[in-house]
Amino acid sequence: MTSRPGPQRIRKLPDERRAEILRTAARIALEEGLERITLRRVADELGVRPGLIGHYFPAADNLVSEAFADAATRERDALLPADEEDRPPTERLARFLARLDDPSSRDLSRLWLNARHLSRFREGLREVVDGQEAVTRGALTALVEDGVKSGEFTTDDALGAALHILVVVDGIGAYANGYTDVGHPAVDGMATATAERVLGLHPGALRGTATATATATD
Amino acid sequence: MTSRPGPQRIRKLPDERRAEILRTAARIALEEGLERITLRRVADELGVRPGLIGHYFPAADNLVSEAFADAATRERDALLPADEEDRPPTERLARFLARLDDPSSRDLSRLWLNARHLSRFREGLREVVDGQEAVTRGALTALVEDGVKSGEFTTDDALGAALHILVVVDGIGAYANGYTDVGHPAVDGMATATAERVLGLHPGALRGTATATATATD
DNA sequence: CGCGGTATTGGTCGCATGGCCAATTGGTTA
DNA sequence: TAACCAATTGGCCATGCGACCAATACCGCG
Repeated sequence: MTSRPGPQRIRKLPDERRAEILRTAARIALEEGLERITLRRVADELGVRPGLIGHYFPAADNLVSEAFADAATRERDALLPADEEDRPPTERLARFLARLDDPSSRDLSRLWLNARHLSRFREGLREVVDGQEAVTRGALTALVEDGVKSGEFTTDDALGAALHILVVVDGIGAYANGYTDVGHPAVDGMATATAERVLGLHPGALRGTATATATATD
Repeated sequence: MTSRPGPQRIRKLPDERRAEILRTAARIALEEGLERITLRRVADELGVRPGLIGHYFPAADNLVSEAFADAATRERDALLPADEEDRPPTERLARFLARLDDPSSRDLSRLWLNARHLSRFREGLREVVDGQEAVTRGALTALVEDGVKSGEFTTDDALGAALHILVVVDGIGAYANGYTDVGHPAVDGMATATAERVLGLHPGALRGTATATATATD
């Protein structure tokens, strides 16, 4: 029981501590919402005093903004992994849409809904949200362009096609806090169907590929 | 100056006072957000004491929920006026989409974004949001069915078509708090283009009609 | 090993919120 | 005109928030 009292305070390198705080805040944002990121809450999770969080983030708003950026970046990387970049665009896009359809991505939809609303009141967050939107848009546009180059996709407006897909994805995500699914089959596969249409693919081209390849590679 | 002191307190009929409170809260919600609805804030606007608001709404959450319902209902009635019900469905739908495109409907998009996010934390609000969604969905579905009956629209799934349009509308609305428009022409007319497509109309069918008829009738 | 810098603590302050309650007063009714 | 009762007031409380700051103690460096 009385092994060694040990230090009452655990002193960490600033960079390490800051990253730790950010990671914790990002997790809270994803699981419970950006409003739940408070100095006291983050401090409790890390077993430190609230003042310490304030020391690393003198303006609490910045903690919220950076936490969102962190969470959004990680989640996007999971949706469009860099280690898939040698795969055919059709497969990458199919996986992207399949992962979005997965119930586990509900948290991500909630987070975006959260951030987009909260950015109404917090200027700093609004800039971050806009930036993250731009990155996602750019990544999807690049994916579309790859597909056009390889002849898999057909469109003369890669950005327009990407925007179209994203509007549908965000539109479906708007219901992420609702009770259940809308229940109508039209909504379930709408993002995939939209992608197939605006990219000149035959219906189902992004559906079979997704599941089949995913199962095969795992 | 010393006309008549008059009563210090203005005593109103409960129904009247309650409606007045609700109307004020709804306006605040639309202009500044649901979070700005506080007992003190509403009381200030009406020139009464905060306790009075608490008297009519013992649980402040209910004030927020009912204010949203009020605002959403009024706005929907403005988008799909009852006094247009004798007009051809194509025209009604064209006007609906045109009004949504109008910058003044940005507040409405913001409100829905607001409510959908906030409903994550407030059970009561979530039910109201779901209900309002159902009403809108029903109204648009009925409009689509009218068009199918009259032969103007072509679809074998009126609800599916309505849902499709609403997903796009909500998707575009997700950016209502962003800095400016996305700037890409694809996004601007996306809702109208989607409606034309899922209802078997020729491109532009909902565009020309909207402006032309609107100008002609005014 | 001891020293110094700074990461960390512990506490306080001001502000805003919702909820609650006894006292008051306005308008209606007898 | 007088009495009644409910609409309205005024004030208080507990809670949770961010910001701030002097004191402390950990840990790396000399």
